[in-house]
Amino acid sequence: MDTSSSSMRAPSMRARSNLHQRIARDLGERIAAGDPVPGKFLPTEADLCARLAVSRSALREGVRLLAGKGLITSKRKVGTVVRPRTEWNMFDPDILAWHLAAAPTDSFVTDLFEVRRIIEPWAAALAAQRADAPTIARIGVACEDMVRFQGKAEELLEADLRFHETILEATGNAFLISFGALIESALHASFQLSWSGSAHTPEYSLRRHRRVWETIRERKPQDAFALMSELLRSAIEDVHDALLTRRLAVTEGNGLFAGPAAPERPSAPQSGEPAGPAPRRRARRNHPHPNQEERQ
Amino acid sequence: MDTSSSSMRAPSMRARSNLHQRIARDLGERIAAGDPVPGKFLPTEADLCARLAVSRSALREGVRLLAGKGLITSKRKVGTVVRPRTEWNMFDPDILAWHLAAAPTDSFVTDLFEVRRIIEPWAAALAAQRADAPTIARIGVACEDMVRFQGKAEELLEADLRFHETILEATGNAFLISFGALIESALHASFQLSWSGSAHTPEYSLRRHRRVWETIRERKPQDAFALMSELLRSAIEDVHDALLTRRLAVTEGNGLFAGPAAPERPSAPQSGEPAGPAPRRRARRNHPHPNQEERQ
DNA sequence: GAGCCGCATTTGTAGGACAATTTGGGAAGT
DNA sequence: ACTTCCCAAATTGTCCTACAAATGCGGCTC
Repeated sequence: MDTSSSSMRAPSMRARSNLHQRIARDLGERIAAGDPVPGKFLPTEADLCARLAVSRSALREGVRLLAGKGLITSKRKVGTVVRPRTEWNMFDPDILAWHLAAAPTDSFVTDLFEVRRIIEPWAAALAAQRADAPTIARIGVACEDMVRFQGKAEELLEADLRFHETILEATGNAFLISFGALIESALHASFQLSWSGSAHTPEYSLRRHRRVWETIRERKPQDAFALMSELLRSAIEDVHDALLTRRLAVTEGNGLFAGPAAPERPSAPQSGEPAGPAPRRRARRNHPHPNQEERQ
Repeated sequence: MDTSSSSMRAPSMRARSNLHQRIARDLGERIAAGDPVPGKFLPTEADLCARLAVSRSALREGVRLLAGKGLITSKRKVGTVVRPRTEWNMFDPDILAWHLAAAPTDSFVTDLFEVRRIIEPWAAALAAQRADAPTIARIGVACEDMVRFQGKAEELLEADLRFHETILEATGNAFLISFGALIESALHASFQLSWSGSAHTPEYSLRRHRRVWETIRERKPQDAFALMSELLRSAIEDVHDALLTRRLAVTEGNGLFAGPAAPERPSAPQSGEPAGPAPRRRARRNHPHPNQEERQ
């Protein structure tokens, strides 16, 4: 793993954070990008201390930070190994950010929005049932801020995030609240992807947000569910288009295995289609979870 | 915070783990139980070192472990503060385990199953679309193991968990896979709650599991969705009954504020009820998320 | 009374020493 | 030649000490 290049990047950037936090970010971004691939070992502490030019205390505290997120485990005499990705805490805000720092994979972004589309309609429905007045008001404020900051992308993103996070909060469910990190990651991803793409006009998206808010305010769970589903569907379309564009631009035709692993059947004609995210087209999904456990 | 009693519990139990891991577990269980309530500070490092009789290095590494999970943050001269619960990583396996170690709150268990009921039907549907043959076979093996271990609670629990986790894995979605920890927590909770309760016979539950598997094998997403919903609904009923029993046994009438904060309306009569988790009765939900940020 | 400064406290970093553990190879015995 | 046992080297784990840096607080000055 090449630590020389990025370890001395932007010496004063993020100088506010502690050393062990910077170390954790450095190693975390690397690991998320697959530098020491799961199953492989990090360099020894002595090596890392020398390469990063830090003391062993700071290095070990940074490593502990990553261990707390499930990224790595250390054993005496053996070393520090990167755990399989299935063990990572994919809802951890830092891990999500580190994934985005490296060029986010198609599957990463797709999975992100898939989960959003499962969770958020329900969150909206529950919010419509349970939200108290002040929280509903805050959702409204977020909507207004989105209109207000329509020009400035930075603030618009923040208001958009606040809109969705407040809805999660309104459910009162501690676990749903933890989804905020995932949404933030998704918004950043779609921002850095489809900064241009967006087949839908911003006004269109803003109106959708406002309509979700209105259904919550009016205590109509089913409508909130449906409208949030719609909102996410259009967002996914934008991101999907952006991904297609990027994929065509970067690499051409990864279409091996475009076949019958998962039969297309857009929606098997059975009893009524469950409301919400429809079984979507996804011709890729080539990786059969090879359970990679190789050691170096 | 009283560290003297529990810090020296079971001196040889878990002697396999490292010291900083034991420290993290000790502090983590305490914090999860609300000993230093969010917003309050932990004792100083010097204090903790003295109370736990460990070196500062080991203590700090344990604290870093907790910081990696979002439980606490440290600042120079200020101290180490417990972050608000909304910032905790509620999908972290350790945090979930620590919550269960203390007597799990009603709302904890309820929220747990609420999220399960949102996620898992979709996971089953996606698995029915995407699962490859070996994974489907493993789901079947889990079913058979559940039948085989019907007597022994320990192995039954393990097979049950394996059933649900394999379905998550079959979706191929990295984030859904991270839900395994939550399911494990839920199973342990329902085990330690309704060890007896279960209005439904075990055979009934086993048959439900098997039918979910069959729909996945036969690539029927909608049926998988519906059956998994049913399976969870009955599981929730059991747990809910157990909670009621326990609540009546332990404390009587915490019914202050049983009022109009969230109007009852079991399901506002609108367009067709979305399939899946129905808006449920929940007369409690007393905590209006007071954003407690008090400092000591 | 208000504003500024210094001091004390607390966490952060450095560095060295030794302990514990496990891998792997080498030696010895069969 | 093969197996078994043991020792030694390598690596993380723990302890210790010292100092650095930040920051809240009290006191001092104007």
